[in-house]
Amino acid sequence: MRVRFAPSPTGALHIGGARTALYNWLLARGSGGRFLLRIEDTDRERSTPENVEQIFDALRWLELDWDEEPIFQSARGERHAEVVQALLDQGLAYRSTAGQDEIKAWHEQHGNRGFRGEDEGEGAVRLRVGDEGAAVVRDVIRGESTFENALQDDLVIARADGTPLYHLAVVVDDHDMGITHVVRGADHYSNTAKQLLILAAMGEEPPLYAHVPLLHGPDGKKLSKRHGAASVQELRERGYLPEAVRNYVALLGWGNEESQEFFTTEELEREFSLERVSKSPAVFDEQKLRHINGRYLRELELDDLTRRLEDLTGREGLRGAAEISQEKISTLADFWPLAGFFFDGPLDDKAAREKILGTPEALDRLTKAREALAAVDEPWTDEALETALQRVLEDTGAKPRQVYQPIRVALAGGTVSPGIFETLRLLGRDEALSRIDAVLNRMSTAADTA
RNA sequence: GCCCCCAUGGUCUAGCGGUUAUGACGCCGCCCUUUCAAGGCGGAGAUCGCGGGUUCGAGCCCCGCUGGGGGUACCA
Repeated sequence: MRVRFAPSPTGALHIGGARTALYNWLLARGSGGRFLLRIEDTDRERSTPENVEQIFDALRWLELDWDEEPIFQSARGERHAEVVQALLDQGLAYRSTAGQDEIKAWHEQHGNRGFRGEDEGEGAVRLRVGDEGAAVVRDVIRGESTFENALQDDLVIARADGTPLYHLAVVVDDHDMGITHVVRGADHYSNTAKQLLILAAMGEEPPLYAHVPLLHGPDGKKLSKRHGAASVQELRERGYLPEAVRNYVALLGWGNEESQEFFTTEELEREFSLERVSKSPAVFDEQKLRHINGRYLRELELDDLTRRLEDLTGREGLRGAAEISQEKISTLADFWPLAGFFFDGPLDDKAAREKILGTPEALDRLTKAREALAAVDEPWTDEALETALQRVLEDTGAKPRQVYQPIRVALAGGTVSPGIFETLRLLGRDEALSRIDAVLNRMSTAADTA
């Protein structure tokens, strides 16, 4: 089995594209076949080295490795020209200057019958489509459908300047690469009939097709940039893990009988089958991705998590904070808002200060807590801290949150943080006490002036 | 306009002629609890898009309709 992923070089790897890439990759791995990559660049404008590199990069991030060097169409102009010339020579194609206006005029006269042009010896190259017969698309996912030739316009396969159009190019490239299974987005479904026509003219047999349904946004429309994270690059920036993205994306439009939701790559390779891919479009649900991501994130080894957090934030020395934040975050991006105060100082959350520290009672408890903490002899451990604060609770008769929240706001600046004992410990005695003192000062002068 | 496809709770999904219609996300409640999460338990939420058939029996089969999507370029 030989499969390929052939994105157009737009720079961003769309989530839908990532899914078809994954399906192709799983197919190849599961069958011991080959996964090939090809950039479909019949549109020269978009095919910049930067765009191409970005796609490769996204694929690498997902750990979808491919065989061989990718083939660039632009380097293969002769091959396409050769096929076009052969078709011309055999009278299966002709040159015509007819454009959209002529086609429109034709349909006004001939109704639905496909456009049939004259050989003018110049202009774009059109394939002759007979009025007899039909192209039957056989699709592993969606079954069989028939497209009447009579309704099909003679299709353009090369521009007047001789450069190939997409339909010609894919067909030739797939054939030359020996592709056996073409797995791609359903937006190519209707066009498959055209490609079948080209293949037939070339006298070649079609590969097996599988068109995977498109991904939609919450509004039911095709998923695009305006739906938020629509590309794997964006997902990466938002702190999602590649393995979680893979798991989620595999599940979008595919499920097994057990309704299993977490898969290792090995399980996916073994169990994935095109036959079970859903026929209907799925809606990308970032909340579910978050959930899956959280599960993967919590299972990460601490060193691994730390490395990934450091890569994303560009900071170092995150291990301690990572350790106490791991169970509270769902994405890597959740880390900094939760634990950034360790490194950048307390947040300036006025509302939190007023709500938690706005009363004399709260300041009093914080003062007592400060004293208890100052009395903690080394070692400054979670246990020692808990014991000390436990005593404050007993002495004041206050509820835990009435004592812990003021401390939290003093240390973090806001109302959320990792566990309070862990936070105190990680900050260290001096830093913790000085942050508490700073808040105490600030609040009392505020009270004096008020 | 024409061609093709699709249709199970808000979302993803199981189902393959006989089920109290599966599981998950999300939502709500309770438990746990030092905040927020995580975790545990429970709950609400689907006349299986609608209407006709076929059948003793239809989410599953057939027809029509509606809705949605895709295609219809000298775009990919």
